Amino acid sequence: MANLTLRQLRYFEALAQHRHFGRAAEACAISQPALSVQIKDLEETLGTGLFERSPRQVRLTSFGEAFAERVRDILRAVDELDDFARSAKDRLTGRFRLGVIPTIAPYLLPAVIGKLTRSHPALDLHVRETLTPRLVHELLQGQLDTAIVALPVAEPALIETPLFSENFVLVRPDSDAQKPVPAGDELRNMRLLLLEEGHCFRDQTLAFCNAPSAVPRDGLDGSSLSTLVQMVGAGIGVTIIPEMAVDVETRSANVCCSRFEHPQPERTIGMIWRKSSPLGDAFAEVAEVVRLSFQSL
Amino acid sequence: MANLTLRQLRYFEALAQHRHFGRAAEACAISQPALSVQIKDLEETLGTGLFERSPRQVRLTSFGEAFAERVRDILRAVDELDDFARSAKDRLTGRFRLGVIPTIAPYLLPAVIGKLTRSHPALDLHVRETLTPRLVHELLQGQLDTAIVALPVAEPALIETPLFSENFVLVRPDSDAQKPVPAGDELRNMRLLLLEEGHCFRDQTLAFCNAPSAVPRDGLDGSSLSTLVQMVGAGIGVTIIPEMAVDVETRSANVCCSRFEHPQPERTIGMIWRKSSPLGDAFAEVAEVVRLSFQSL
DNA sequence: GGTTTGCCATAAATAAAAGTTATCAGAACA
DNA sequence: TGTTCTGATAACTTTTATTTATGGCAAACC
Repeated sequence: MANLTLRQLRYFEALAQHRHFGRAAEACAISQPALSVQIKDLEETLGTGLFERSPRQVRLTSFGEAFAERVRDILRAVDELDDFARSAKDRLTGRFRLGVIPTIAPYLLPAVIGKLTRSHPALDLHVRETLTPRLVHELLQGQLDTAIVALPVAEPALIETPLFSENFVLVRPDSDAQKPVPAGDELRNMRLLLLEEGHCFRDQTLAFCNAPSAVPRDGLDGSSLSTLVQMVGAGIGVTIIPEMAVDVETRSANVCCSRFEHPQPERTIGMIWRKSSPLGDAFAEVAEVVRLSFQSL
Repeated sequence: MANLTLRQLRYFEALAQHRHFGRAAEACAISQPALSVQIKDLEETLGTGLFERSPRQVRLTSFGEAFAERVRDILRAVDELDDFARSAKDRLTGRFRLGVIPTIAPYLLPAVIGKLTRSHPALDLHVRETLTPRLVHELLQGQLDTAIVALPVAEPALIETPLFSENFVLVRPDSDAQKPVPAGDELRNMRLLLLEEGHCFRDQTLAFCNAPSAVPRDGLDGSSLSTLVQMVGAGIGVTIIPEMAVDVETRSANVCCSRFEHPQPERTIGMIWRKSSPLGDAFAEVAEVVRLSFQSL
C-alpha cells in the first residue's frame, strides 16, 4: 500500500472544492486522468471512498468531508512552513549565539547589540562572555554560532574574519603625565599591572614588552581592565589597555593615557565561526555590523 | 524549484533525530545517497541550509531547529489523518443522514437509534421524517444518505434492499370485536379512515380494498395512524394499520385489532440509497441493524 | 428512441522522480 | 602517511506520475 503524499492531498483539496474532475485537474495544471488516478490511489491508500461519483456530479462522502477539514489544516501548515523558510532565507533569524572576550565585550557590545537588534529584529541574540579558548571550544562544540576575539586563533575548523585593528595605550597616574613614554622593553622594569592569566590581552601586552609570558608575578594581576585602571589611579603601578577601553575606563580615574611610539602595540579583532556552517554569508553580514559598530565608537 | 514533499519532511525528521546520514538513511530504509540527495533538494527548495555538515558530526542550524519543530507537528497531523482514515475504514462514521416515512418512524426508530448508537458510537445520526417522494428527492440530491421506506420505489439511481414484510391489521371499536372480519372489498362499504394523500400506506390500503386511489373522500383523512386509531375509538369508523404500530397505537384506545384472512394485506419495508455511493457496504450493515430492530419489536 | 454530449475511468506510452551501487574527497585518527 | 569514517557525486535502474488516446455510461436533446 502506497503512502500518503502531499501531492495527493493537494489534488484532493482541489477536487473537494471544484467537485468536478476536469476543472479540478485544470486548477492543478494537470490532465484529468492524472487527477483521477491520484484520487483513486488516495482512496485505495486510505481504504475508504472519499468521493461519490454520480453521472452528473461529484460529491464528497461524509467521511470525505471530515477528511477535507483535516487536509486543509495540514496543507495550510505546510504552506506556512514554506513561507517560514522563505522568509528566513539568507537573512539571519532565530537564535544567534555570540561569544565575546572580556577585553572587548564591555566596550563594543552596547553598540553591536543596538545595531543588530535594529537591523535584525527577528534575532534571538544570546551573548556569552569568556576567554578565547573556551569560546573556541564552545564554537567547535556547536554551543556558539560565532565569536568576537583577537586574531589569530589558528583553529583549522574555523574561519577568521578580521574586523579592525586597534592600538594599545599606556595608562599612568596623572602625576606621570609629563614624563616621557617608555618603550616596550622599559616597561619590564616598571610595576606593570596585567590581567590574570588566560586573557589573550595579557599575552599580547607581555609580548610587546618582550617578556616571557610565564614570568612569576607578585599578585598584581587584575581581573578586568577596569580594575587595572583603578589600581593605576591608586598609584600602584602602570598598565596598558586597548584603545576602545579608554573612554569608558579612564573617564573617572585620575590617570592619563599615552600612545607608544614607533612600534605601537596593537591587536587585530575578528570574528570566527565554523567553516562548516552554512550560515557563513549571514555571519559575514554580522561581522560588518560589528566593524561599523567599532568605527562609530 | 521543486515542491516540498512529505517524503522529504520524513527524511529530514529522521536526520534531525539521528544527526548522521548513514543511520538516518537506515532508519528510513533507503540508501545513504538517496537521503543525501533528498535533504539537499529540500534545502535547495527552501533556499536555506538546514544542517551543518562538519567532518565528525551533523548538526541542525538554528533555522533547522525551528523548522524541525514545525515539521514534527505536520508529520504528526498527517499520521493522525492516516489513522483517522484507517479507523473509519468500512465502518460508518461521521454524519449519517437517515430518512424515514411517517408510518414507520414512530414505531421502528426508537429501537434503530438505540441499536445504532450502541454499535456505531462515532456516528453523528440525523433523522428526517417525511413522505417517500420527498425522501427520494433528497436522496438523489445528496441531502440524505439512506432512507427507510416501503418498497418498491423504482428509481433507477437507487438501490433497494428489502428488510422485512409486515401485515396490515383491521382496527375496529371494541364493540365490533365479535363481528366477522370483512374482506378487502367489503371495506369499501364501511367508513374506512385513511391517512392523507401522499402517504404510501394510504395507497397500499386502498389497493387492498380494490378502490381507486383518487376516490373522493368525505374529510375523514387523518394525519397520522395515531389520529386514525383515536377516531376509531371514538366510533367514527374503522381503519387499517401496519402491525408494527399495533402495540403503540392501540394500547390506550378502546379498539380491537383483527387480522385479515387469506389474502393478507402487507407491505415490504426496505432501505434505499444511491447506487453511486461508495458506502454501500456500510449502509448494508445499517440495513441489517434495522432488520434486527424490527425483529426485536 | 436514437443520437449527442458531458464526464469520469482505463490503457499504453512517455516523462519525471527516487532509489541503488560504485566511487570520490575531506578530515580525523593512529 | 596510510586508514577509517562520513557525506557528496555520478551513472544507471526502478518506480511513480503524467500525457494522449480511447471507452463507457447516463443524461439531455432533438
